[in-house]
Amino acid sequence: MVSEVQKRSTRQLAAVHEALLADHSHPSAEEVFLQVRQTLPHISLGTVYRNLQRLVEEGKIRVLRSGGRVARYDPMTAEHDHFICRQCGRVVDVVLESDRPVNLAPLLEQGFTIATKSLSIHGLCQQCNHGPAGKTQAKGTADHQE
Amino acid sequence: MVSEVQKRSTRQLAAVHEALLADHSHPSAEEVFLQVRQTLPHISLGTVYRNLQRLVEEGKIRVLRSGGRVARYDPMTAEHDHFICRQCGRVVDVVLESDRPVNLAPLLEQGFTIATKSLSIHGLCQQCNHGPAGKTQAKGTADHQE
DNA sequence: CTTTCTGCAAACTCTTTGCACTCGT
DNA sequence: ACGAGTGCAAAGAGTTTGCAGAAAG
Repeated sequence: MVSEVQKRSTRQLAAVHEALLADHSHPSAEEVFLQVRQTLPHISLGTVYRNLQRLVEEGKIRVLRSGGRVARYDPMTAEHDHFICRQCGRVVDVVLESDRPVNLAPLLEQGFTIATKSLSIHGLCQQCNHGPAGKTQAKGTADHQE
Repeated sequence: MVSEVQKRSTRQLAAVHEALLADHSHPSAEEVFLQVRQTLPHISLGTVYRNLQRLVEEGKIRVLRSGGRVARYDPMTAEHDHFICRQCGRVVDVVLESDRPVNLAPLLEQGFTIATKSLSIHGLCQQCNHGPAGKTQAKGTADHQE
């Protein structure tokens, strides 16, 4: 039997998790880092990445890559949808009609295993839409993929 | 008035576009590069990236980032869904319910503009599911659906 | 001819990793 | 004390970009 690796709780892990639970703006690793550094000034970006990865593995948070070049982290574990702005990269939680009758049977019959499903809506957010003159940028992380 | 930038047709652009139209396995830039190099041996990866970017801007292909770290390119412009394997990163086109009763009105009322929407199903594909012993990698081996 | 596009390589951005040290358990 | 976790910095992976020369219009 393969020996189980014991997982330890550290201040850093807790801080990363808490920072995410308190921020539903889908922050990037860098943004989480900047936030956590306010309580743990010596934490390193590498540790933030390691802990984000661990939380994802443990199913406590989710990763979003559809937004642009950077990975964004989502504290919600329940299935929900996202609106992703093409211009500023902002990701907004969206509540659409409750579960649609999506027919997953064909996939299952073909031998696929389904873990999660999520609908992504791409377009322009309110800010980027209303101000075509001035280019609105979400947070510091503005990754637009025109 | 801002002077319009004239776009030129080049052999490289055509080759990149054709390679994508002929390959529905959602290849990465590198995979497109390897394919195109068979007809244009001197094409560079940078040029492939530039042309993929241009085709995306022109709405002729789509970019997929949900899969993992690499961007994958999709020749289909019509809306369709994707199954993304958590283990090997393979992306498979999926035909789900033809018409989806998603209520987008609330978003529109809030000032969002919707460009496209797509449902992503995450899980394990047939290969990764059936062979837990040997680790299946989808990478260059594009033995896919259709 | 003029201006865009290409090839090449170097630069960039985001993420991962090796190592010595720290700190949970 | 043992060894997983950390900080730091350097390495990786993927993508972008500056520049001189090639080529489309």
